[in-house]
Amino acid sequence: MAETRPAPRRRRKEARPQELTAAALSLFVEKGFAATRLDDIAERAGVSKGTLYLYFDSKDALFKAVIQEGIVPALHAGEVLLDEYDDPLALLRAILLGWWERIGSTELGGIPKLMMSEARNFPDVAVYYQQEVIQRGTALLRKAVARGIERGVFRKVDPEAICSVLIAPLVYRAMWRHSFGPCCGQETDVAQYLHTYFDLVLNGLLAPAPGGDAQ
Amino acid sequence: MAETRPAPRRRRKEARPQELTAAALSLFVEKGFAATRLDDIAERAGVSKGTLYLYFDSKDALFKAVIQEGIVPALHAGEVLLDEYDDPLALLRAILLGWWERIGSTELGGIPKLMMSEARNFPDVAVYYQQEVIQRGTALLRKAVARGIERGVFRKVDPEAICSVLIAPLVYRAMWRHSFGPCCGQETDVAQYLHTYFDLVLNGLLAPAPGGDAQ
DNA sequence: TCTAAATTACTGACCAGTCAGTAATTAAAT
DNA sequence: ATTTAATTACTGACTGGTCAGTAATTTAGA
Repeated sequence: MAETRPAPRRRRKEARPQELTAAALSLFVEKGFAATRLDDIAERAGVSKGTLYLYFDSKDALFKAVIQEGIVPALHAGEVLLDEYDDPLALLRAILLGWWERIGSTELGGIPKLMMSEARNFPDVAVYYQQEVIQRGTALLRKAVARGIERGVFRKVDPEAICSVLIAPLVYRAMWRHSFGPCCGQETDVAQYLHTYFDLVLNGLLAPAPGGDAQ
Repeated sequence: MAETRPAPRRRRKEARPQELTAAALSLFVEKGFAATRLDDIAERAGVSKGTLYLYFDSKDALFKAVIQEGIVPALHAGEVLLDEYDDPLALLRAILLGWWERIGSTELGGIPKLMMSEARNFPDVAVYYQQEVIQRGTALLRKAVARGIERGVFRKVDPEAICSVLIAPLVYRAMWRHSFGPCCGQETDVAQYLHTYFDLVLNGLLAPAPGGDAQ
């Protein structure tokens, strides 16, 4: 009988917090906050439950850490695009596609699902998230849209409302991946979905003609 | 000291199941399945916890009942629209607006949020929901889109993918109402949102010109 | 060594589910 | 009608298991 190795029991003060929040994120997204046990998080991270309490005061504190360190860093990447692109159409495309590639298609894509599920159980985190993530992301999108309208490239639409409408299909798809996706077989092809999405919204947004009104 | 009335203790065998699932739905949507106590559901419905077990075998069974009786009836309403409308544009509008008015804007609008949150904890319910609600709803939308493409009213787009893209902004908004909505102050005006939404997607979907290509 | 990191064993609150009993309703008997 | 018996809807105290959080102990590294 080969006995199971007792435990390596490494000490790695620096890397731990990341490993713990990563493990917590994936389990919170999968099962929800209340249904996730700290023992499971610890096991996935390769430590014992007690170790969790060396780095986080409580399960709630762990939740907050997951949300905070998850998304905020990814926003910088979007904001620099405003200066990188001049053409409003290319800019908008880059922002939306960037969101998908950096967040939606990664593990981070579970955060919107998690945050939506738990917003009313953690009102303070929800407010934080709404201000630091949603409003900031919306502001970014709004600038891109406004620039397009100013230059006559986009039709005149309500900039505030359009932002939600634009991001919704991407968030929706990301949430799907973390809910029905694993249960209900075949997801449609991502590339096809993105293509159809951009085709619809950009076509719906573009002013009818480049110069004045003729084709 | 006027003593508190002990309890009316009404007996209403017929109405109970509805009252219980209604109470359960609103609490499940608010707190999530795991974080909702049966005592709270019972209290909101004006009965004791024991009564719950006269009508449902378990907390899980109650969840399933909430989902099943919640949405399925509302689908019929959509399916009859296929025959009521001939014009594809009006049909599509009626379907999407109908979804908002019958589901999205009502208490039922919490079900997508609930189902997304709990899909991976209830794979069998998720499969049921996916087949009986999502696929059925998608099929309905697809027919409307296909009719529009056939008649040259809509541009040629992938019918499968477009359905998700079309419904996403409505579902997203409904989920918002039940998550961030109560926490984070001002929601933008619904009418304005719907107007902008229809403006974008219908404009994005319409073929460039009625007859051939000229404006 | 000796300190810090991690584990293990433990506690107590909480909650799904149970069940003996009570109140309301109906039916039967006078 | 009015009491009595039988039935049915409902209650709430109780139990057993679970799990967040803690305290005692062990192990790794300087």
